[in-house]
Amino acid sequence: MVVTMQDVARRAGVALSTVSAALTGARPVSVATRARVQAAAADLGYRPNALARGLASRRSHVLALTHPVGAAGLSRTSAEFVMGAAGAAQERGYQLVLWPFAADDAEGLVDVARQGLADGVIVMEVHAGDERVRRLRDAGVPVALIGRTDVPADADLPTVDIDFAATLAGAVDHLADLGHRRVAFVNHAAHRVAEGHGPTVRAAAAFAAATAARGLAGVQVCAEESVAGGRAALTGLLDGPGPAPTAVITMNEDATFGVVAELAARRLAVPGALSVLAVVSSPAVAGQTVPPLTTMHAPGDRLGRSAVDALLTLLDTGAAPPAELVPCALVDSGSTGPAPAARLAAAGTP
Amino acid sequence: MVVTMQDVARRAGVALSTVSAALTGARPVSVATRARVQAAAADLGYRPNALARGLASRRSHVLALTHPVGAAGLSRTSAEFVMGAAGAAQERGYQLVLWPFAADDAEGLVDVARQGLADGVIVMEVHAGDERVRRLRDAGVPVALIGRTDVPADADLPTVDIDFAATLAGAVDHLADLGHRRVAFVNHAAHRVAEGHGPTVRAAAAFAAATAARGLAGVQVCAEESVAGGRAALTGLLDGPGPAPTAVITMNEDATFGVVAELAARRLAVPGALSVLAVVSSPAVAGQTVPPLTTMHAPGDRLGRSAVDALLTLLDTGAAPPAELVPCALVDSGSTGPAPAARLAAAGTP
DNA sequence: TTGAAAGCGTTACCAT
DNA sequence: ATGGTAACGCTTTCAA
Repeated sequence: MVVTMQDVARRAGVALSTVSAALTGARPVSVATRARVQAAAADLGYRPNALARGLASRRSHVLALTHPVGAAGLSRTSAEFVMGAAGAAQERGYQLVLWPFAADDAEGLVDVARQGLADGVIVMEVHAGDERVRRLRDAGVPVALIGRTDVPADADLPTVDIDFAATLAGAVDHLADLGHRRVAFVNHAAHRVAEGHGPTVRAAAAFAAATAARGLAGVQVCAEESVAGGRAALTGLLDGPGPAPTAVITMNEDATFGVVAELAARRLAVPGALSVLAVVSSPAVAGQTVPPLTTMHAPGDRLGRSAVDALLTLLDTGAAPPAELVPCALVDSGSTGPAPAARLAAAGTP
Repeated sequence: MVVTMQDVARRAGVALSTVSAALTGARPVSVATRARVQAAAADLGYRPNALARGLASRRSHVLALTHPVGAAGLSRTSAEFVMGAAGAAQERGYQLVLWPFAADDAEGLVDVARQGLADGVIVMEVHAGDERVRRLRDAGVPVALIGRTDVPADADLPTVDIDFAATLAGAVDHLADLGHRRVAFVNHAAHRVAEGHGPTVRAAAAFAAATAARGLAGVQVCAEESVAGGRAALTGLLDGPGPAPTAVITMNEDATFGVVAELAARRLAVPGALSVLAVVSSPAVAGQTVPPLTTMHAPGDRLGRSAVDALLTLLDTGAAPPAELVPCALVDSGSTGPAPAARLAAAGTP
């Protein structure tokens, strides 16, 4: 039924082991022999069996990717990451399997990992005390992280992540350069901070640092991950006690749509009355609003690829490459503009 | 290093083959023996090796999913499909590998498929003369389809698809029941029809049939897959020669945002002036607009799961189950409403 | 009911 | 440079 290496060997008139050598280059083979083997393989339409190869070589050439499943489904940004990883794996001669597990199902994850189908695991959306990472590491499973834990021992695992410091600094700089002095930041929900959700925590610190560095008045609010959450957040910012901001940075994608909705409801012009900048987002998503939003595009594809490369480096050399932090890139779609100097003063007066 | 079945056998004091039988139930094993084996396995933390099992049993318990890669990335709807398939596979004791290939790279696809890592392949976004399907079938690879080809021989492959007829009929009924008499349909780009893109072609026919059945004036337009394409399409509908529609059904997700944008630009109320219904979409996406759009939610999760089940049925029984067609479900978010009788007459007068 | 042994299709090592 | 053969860790006959 299937063509095996033995079949190729017979047709080429050589030993089985020679076919293996000729095809993989594992040991020197004469030019003539190699040609005969390749011709025989081509004639027969031979394809090496991945399972047998993996079993014999202890290298399945399969990488796993685990993404916490939730009601929310896969966001566009996460999807870019997954596809980036799948593409990179493909190009490196690997295949990528998807392991959908709940974030707290470290048990199930380790169970599958120990079946040995995958040579290593890429863990997405890593958080502070992530048990998945701890258990996988304890089980001796090669792991690469998207994000970081707060465990010192995890520091030498291969890691890639968004450079939140540079991203928020870039966002603040962009707005400061446009003359904005009061900038707000709509972060993820408050409970995320308590959970040690990396992006939330690091972005918060980065925003504070960036506004301080530029001498701006920066105010942060947490918003539920929903349109309603975003509307509430903006309402608080505009009608609250302090002076209203002239620009708002959003990182919470669902809330971003709420911010836009609230602005539309109030008939506030963007960027005339308020500049809006969506960070850690995707132009494909931010282009859906009216007006389209200026974005700092999350490097999903790039990080997915880097995670694969980092994991393969660990597998090949036994050592993890240095952590790779990539900032989001600014994509100007026109929702940010000069600060409205006049309105600024007016808004400052209750 | 790793615990093998032999280790378990030694500890339980039985033969290797007995361990296999006790664990898999492949043959009757005495209760006492099974208990000893299970205890030994638990003590040692034994996990069967997926590669070895697959090689010996000719069943890898791996399913592949191929999604055409393109510049657009993975849409939310497609992502739901992928996650549904991954979840179902997981629950059935299978793993899902991602095979990102360009739609015209049937060659590469077959190459990977013939490596035997996967027991079968699920092909997404199947189109009329899909070469991927033909080549995989010719190579003897078990295949399940999302969508359909126009090849009679493919008719007995396991198939799941959106029920476009029922979906469009449901959409038209919903609007007709609200009193609308002139309904427009914004379909995918014109070149999709030429390519034999299933959803485009079937939805077009279904819309025509549904409007005819209800005695409505139905007009169809093709729109480029972009915000600009959607704006242009709506402009054509409102400013064109014929009477303007009072409701529009959109299936082209990118264009949908353009339709919404154009409505906003014209300050036309939704659904006061025009009802909008986004079919084959997702509430997660349609909830991002202002106002949120009433949707007919594509059954991505359900179809992903069904595709896995259909493929497993083929693998287990040798025969494909009957094709499964699932309509999109209406999720009313308020963007459809009664037809504006007054404006209707006015709009009819150039 | 259980044990022994022959594969599954490769890689890797040891001779030659 | 090449051939033979023992793993790899399991499933599956075939005997007992």
